[in-house]
Amino acid sequence: MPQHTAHSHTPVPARELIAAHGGRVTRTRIAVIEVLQAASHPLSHDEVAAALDAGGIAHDRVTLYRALEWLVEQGIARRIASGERAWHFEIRRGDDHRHAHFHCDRCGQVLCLEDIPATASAALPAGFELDRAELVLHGACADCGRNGVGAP
Amino acid sequence: MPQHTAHSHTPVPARELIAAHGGRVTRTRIAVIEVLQAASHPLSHDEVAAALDAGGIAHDRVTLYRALEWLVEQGIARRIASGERAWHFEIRRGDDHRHAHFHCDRCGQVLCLEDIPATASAALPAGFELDRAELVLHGACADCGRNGVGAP
DNA sequence: TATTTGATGCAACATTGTAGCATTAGATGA
DNA sequence: TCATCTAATGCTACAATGTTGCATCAAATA
Repeated sequence: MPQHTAHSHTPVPARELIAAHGGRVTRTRIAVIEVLQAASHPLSHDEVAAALDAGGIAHDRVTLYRALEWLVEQGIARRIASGERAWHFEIRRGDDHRHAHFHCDRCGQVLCLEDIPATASAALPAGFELDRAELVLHGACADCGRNGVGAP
Repeated sequence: MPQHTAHSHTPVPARELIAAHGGRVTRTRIAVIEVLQAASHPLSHDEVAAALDAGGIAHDRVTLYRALEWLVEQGIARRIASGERAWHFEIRRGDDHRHAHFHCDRCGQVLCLEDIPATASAALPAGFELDRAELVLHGACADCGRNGVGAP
């Protein structure tokens, strides 16, 4: 299995995830979680919105931002700075660990690189406190590649 | 010397750098390069603008964006996604290599971690082309630290 | 010094995300 | 089931960061 596809194990039901964190189980939250769980890669706000539209789930732009923010606060999802301006969001799974991401500079997609850990190879200077490391590789994805869309 | 301070060797004169890349030697470009060369850490557009103001150098917001963009295109500067919304810019030096950066989640500053290379620890899946790796560590800088400003 | 064209400066616009606040609807207990 | 409480929602506005178009200016060159 290619390392950038979705995990195959059964996801935790959205309603349970939400309730376990003491949040109200609402239409938008359920749908957002399900969209992220079904996604094979981290999605931008816009991509989530499109998925909700496709699923016929009405939603407000601001509410969606707030739902995503809440998921991140609760540790249910994680926010990734792709290098473009918009955040991308991925659901955290049981066997989760911090991994690198790949940003395709041609099509803009963000993919997970489960096999590549996001860690620093050396210690920080004295006085610094490390919270987390974010590693983003840039280039062209397999779909865009040399022969692909938008190649120069 | 702490690893996040500016390099001490004499910088290439701005006019030469610009001319060497076939660009026109203009007030804004010279000033921007000098500001970046003098900076001890990557600066945001806003920080560059403030430095120009402080130096009494008139400048337009858009022109500054374009000057920075040109420097990056020419390989004179490098653009860093700090994890916040605004880009940060650092000048490339002779002995330059891709290093990690540190983003202080309290004060928002971006610092260079010259000793920590930005590289992937494993190969990409087949078909992927790597252009560059960006490694950003997040946490609290020495100034903010446990005892510092805004500590919880 | 005149000419050419890259760079600038301005206005308008685009994208992405936030704040305030009245209203709605989950959760809870009677 | 119904009433109640308040977390979420859904508006409208606004903020931050960047981009586009285009007329004008000035750096390089002859």
